Amino acid sequence: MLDAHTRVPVAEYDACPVTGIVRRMGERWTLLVLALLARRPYRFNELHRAIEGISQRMLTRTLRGLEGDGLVERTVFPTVPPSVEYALSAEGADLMASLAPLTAWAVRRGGSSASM
Amino acid sequence: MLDAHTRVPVAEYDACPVTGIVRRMGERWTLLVLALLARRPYRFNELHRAIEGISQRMLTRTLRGLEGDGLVERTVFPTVPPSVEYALSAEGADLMASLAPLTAWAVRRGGSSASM
DNA sequence: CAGTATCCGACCGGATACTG
DNA sequence: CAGTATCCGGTCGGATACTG
Repeated sequence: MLDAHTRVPVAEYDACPVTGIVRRMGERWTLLVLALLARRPYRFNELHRAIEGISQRMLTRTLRGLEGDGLVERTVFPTVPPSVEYALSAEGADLMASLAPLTAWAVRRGGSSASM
Repeated sequence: MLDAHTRVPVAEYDACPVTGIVRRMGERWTLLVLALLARRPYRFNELHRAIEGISQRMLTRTLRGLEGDGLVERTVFPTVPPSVEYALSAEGADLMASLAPLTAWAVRRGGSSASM
């Protein structure tokens, strides 16, 4: 913890797990993807249709990032054509739950929330 | 709120207050600055010294952004040389409080937190 | 002390085209 | 259907120099 006169080393700050998750959530589409997956699993193109304005590239990158963090699980069904399902992991669900006070704070001060 | 088959318009998502605050927090130094100011008010160069690796430019930009959001208050004492104090606003303090569950979640999964 | 001004590289994110 | 590959502009953020 920080005492009143700590000098914070950059490396330590960057390694902080809070910093990591907050910077991930700050990426362009992450929060919206998580908000959708919090309701039910989605297929890739289903997400693509649900999120107006996202490119295939960014949807892929966002999902891969979340998968790498263990927040989203990717399941491939080897059908023809292939079908891939994305769902929140248990950790992802916990994360979304722990976000509730923050969203409440934001809604309280900023008006109604369109997407969560 | 999102029903099971909503198509989310970009403009609405970008206008979402949750999105806004999360993207602000995701900026490079924001969280660390807030964590320091949560303990006590700081002068400009005091913050500069406390945060290893931040440039004057980025410290200024970060503080101006937080000030614009109403999360930090800037007080100028017209001494010679000038002295400027930065402190969390009431809203900023509330925000930090509402972040507690998220930091707890992050620490639980990611190990100890170095800066909060 | 508390900033601005300027320059610059890196990377974030969009557009488009292509594929197993 | 579920992606890659490629290109490209804009912004984020660092370095350095200067100032009331």
